[in-house]
Amino acid sequence: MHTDFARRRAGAPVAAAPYARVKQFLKSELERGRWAPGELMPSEAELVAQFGVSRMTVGRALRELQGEGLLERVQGVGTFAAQLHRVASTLTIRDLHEEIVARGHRHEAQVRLARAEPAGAALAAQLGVAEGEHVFHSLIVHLEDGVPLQCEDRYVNPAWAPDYLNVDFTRITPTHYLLQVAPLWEAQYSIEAAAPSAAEASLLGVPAHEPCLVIVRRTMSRGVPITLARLVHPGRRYALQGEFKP
Amino acid sequence: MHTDFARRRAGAPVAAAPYARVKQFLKSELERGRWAPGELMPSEAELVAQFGVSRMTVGRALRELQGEGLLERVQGVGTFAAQLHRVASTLTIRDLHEEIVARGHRHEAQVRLARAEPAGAALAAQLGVAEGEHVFHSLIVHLEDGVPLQCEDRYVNPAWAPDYLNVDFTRITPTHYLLQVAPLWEAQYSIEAAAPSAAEASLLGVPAHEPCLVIVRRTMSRGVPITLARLVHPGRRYALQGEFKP
DNA sequence: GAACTCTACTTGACTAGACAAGCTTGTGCA
DNA sequence: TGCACAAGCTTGTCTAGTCAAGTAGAGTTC
Repeated sequence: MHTDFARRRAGAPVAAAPYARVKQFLKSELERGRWAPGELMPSEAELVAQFGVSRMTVGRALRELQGEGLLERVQGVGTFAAQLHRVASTLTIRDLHEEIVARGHRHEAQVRLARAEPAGAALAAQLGVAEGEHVFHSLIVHLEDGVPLQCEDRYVNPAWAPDYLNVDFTRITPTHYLLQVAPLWEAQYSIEAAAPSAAEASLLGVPAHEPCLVIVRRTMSRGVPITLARLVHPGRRYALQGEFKP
Repeated sequence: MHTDFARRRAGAPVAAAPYARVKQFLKSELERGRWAPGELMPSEAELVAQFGVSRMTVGRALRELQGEGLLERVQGVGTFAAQLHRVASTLTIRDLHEEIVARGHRHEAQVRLARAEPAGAALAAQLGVAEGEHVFHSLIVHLEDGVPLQCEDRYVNPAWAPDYLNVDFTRITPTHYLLQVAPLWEAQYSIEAAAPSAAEASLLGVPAHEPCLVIVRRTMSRGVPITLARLVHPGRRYALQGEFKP
């Protein structure tokens, strides 16, 4: 009754939950530089007294801030302001189709290759199959409003996606299909700048010396390799963007 | 008394905390595909009954999994397996000096420029200063074991780092110094492949058409722009690597 | 002085119960 | 038929207390 009124009085902003208030307080004080990196911060007991909330509530605020990398906690010792040297952001890898559609553009895929091939030694090792065993290989050029945006060269472990070659990749992207077959549970990626191969340059319709953003991604599910992809984007047409927000 | 024995019997692994057990159970069942993306998962009450723990404990497990993006919760409705289309990884931007030293190599910095300059219109807008006002400009080439690895072209808002030009950048990287002055609280970045400018190519000692990985980063603290940096890396010598781990 | 123990303080984790708030559904009334 | 309302589910959050486990420092013993 009372809280209702206090929280939702007309025009007044909804009061934040107590744990959020504690969290916000610590966040803004950290921002103000009240505690230097590595310095001891208030203990849970002190915050309990200061805010008049229970220890669980303070604990939740601290735990979440720890998860965000803003502070470090040591059992038996205390809570310390974090060294902010390695702040991390989330790099989201989205399905290219979604990305293009989200921009309000038209996505089109040209399937240049979709077949089974015997795997060489290096590829076999990466995909966890025996050398010479057949794996699926697809080569697809993705276009945004008719302009080539990505050349997707992909090898797939047939044990995990036996129907891979029957999928119509002009309608469903391999990424989307593979996520349906096996949830994406682990991936390693490498992002670098490189010149495209002659074939890639031709497929993308760019000069041979055009700098390209190359993403090599190996995806595994339950520890088993699913697919190995090389995604080549013309540097002029594609950029990875994002932001940090601690 | 009892838990001690059960948990730390010689050789036996330490039993996980109850919230961690619930979390692990849900994680592995999600992995097995027990719930398709978007499908309704067990309610808190069901998990409470199944594991014989309190609702707070189950709630913590679910909340953390939600934070990891593995499931979605809707008040009044239930818990759902997440659409895994946009799995995210953490892209850590580390201090280049740390990165090089961690590889066991030698870091060296050549300061090519460090001065105050009047800001043009575009730059002034990005740094939040008036057009024509002086801003600090540094141009540093970073070498790993004597080989140029990064060309760092940086503009700094003098209001936030008045001593910037007095820092010895052969000893402390600008990133490191600026983190000391103002904790990194927000940053926007763009990663793309491009050819270096003629000056950059010469500084890096690479051919003019060498593909380079270019990171443009704008850092802000408390909503105020601190610095704008353009980091150019020869594609052959530098790659961003990372991994996803839901 | 060195080694030990005891105490006080810290974080880590959990429980049982409570109230709030949001959604769905079914019931009964007009 | 259409609508209002209440019941019954869900998640969101909080409290007050408990026990466990790790650390640091003071004091004690040898």
